[in-house]
Amino acid sequence: MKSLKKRSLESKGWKVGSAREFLNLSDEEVAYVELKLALSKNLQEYRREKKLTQEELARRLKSSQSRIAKMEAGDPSVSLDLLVRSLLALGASRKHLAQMLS
Amino acid sequence: MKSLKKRSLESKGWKVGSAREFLNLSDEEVAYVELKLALSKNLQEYRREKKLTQEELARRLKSSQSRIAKMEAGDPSVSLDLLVRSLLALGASRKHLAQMLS
DNA sequence: ATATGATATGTCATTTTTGACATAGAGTCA
DNA sequence: TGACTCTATGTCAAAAATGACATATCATAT
Repeated sequence: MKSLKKRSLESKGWKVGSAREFLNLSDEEVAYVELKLALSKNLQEYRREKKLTQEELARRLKSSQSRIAKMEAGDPSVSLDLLVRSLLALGASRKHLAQMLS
Repeated sequence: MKSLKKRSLESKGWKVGSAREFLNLSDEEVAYVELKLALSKNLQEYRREKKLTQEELARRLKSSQSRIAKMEAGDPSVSLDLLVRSLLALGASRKHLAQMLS
């Protein structure tokens, strides 16, 4: 694992395999976190494209503005589930999601 | 929404927008569920390709055999997070995940 | 300057997801 | 037959994610 990337993730509050379990699963953990961050980024772009405020999107999802903000900020407390459901609520298709990944 | 598809999802124990909220958000909900089911399917194939038992995969993930079984069965109690982490643990790349979606 | 609208951040009780466990089915082999 | 391996299914306490709320920050317009 690249120390640099790890450092940058930790700075956002993520726990990236802390010191002792520094091998094996770490790569997958990092891939997972990066995947979520990629979706976060796309979520914000998507929402702005649609000219929606966080509050409006929250209402559609029956969620809350603060949760949307945390999602877009890449907060570790938000699940992939919510990210994906948000993107779908914004009209993203599975094809779109696929493009965000690759 | 196609009644047929809805019926088939409900039969697996999924709650697909029950009767009154039969419009609007339903499509996204269905897309979300189908997405999970697609990953479930791929998970089982992937695991078998790798010649791993559910228990072995569970150990890698620090999860349990029963959870893996539920994932592969498309049980509504499992999150996208766990599905994706499982696929990553099996060596799937983001590109692979993308292909599963599109 | 200050009011207004959007976004960020922290906290917390409630809900959902989790791993663990028990146990049941289903297949194979001696 | 029974022993063995793998998978399915149900339950539940513990852990994680959630929406709601308060409040802070940051523009930008008046």
